[in-house]
Amino acid sequence: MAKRKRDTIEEFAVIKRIRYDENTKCVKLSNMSNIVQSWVVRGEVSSVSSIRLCTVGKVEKSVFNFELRDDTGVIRATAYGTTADGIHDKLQNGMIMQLHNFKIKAINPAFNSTGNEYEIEVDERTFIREVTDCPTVEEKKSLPYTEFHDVQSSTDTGIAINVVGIIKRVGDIKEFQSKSSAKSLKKRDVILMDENKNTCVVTMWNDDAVDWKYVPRDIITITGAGINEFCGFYSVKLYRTSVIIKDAAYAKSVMLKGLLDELMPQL
DNA sequence: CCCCCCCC
Repeated sequence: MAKRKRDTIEEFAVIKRIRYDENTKCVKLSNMSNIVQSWVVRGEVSSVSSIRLCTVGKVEKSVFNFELRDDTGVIRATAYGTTADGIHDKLQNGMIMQLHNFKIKAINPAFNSTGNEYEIEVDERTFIREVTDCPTVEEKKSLPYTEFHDVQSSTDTGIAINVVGIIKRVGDIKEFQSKSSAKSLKKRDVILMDENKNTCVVTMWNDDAVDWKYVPRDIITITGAGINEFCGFYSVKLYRTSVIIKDAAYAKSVMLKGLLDELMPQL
């Protein structure tokens, strides 16, 4: 089949070069939040958030985030409204998706932990389709991970991070009253271990705590997590937008899986 | 266009 120009697949790293590229179809370099691309990207779905409601003006609409990875990196995408409702249940980790006609905008590091400078906005004009006959991702650039010893010495708790580790221990649910809102809160602490046997506490709240389904020796990657500080002790916490991925396709998760018996012998 | 807060 003859390859049309518009079917050229752009690597995610290319998106970074938009602001320097005189020949792209980008029209507004000064307003990165509203560039309509005629480009096409393709990537493997690596993280899908749950769907949630947001209020824009007086209208309530669905929104969720997902991430795609290709050989060159990772990009986060956000889908809204009926588009979000239409595609959310179809997206599964491992699927290769191709996107046409998306917008890009500069990321906010408080919400975006992919390491990319830009992210994708999916709107009603965006085409998304699964591609089945294509090469698998050869990871040259992964997610940026925050090492557990760096969690302990964090200086900026307002940045979204990614962590990966082996579950060492799963705590029980603890329930108490919120002082500020008189709400009943539930939390669950889980201890993760890395390849150096450093550990880190990860705190799950409410539904994430109640619906917890992972067990010791599972390898989980958490995208878009936060850092919590209490009396000089730092831990990882989950946000509503954070995603837990068991046995992620990323190299570090695969590496930990290979070291599992050595790091945490089966009883 | 949306999320980041909940406790010791």
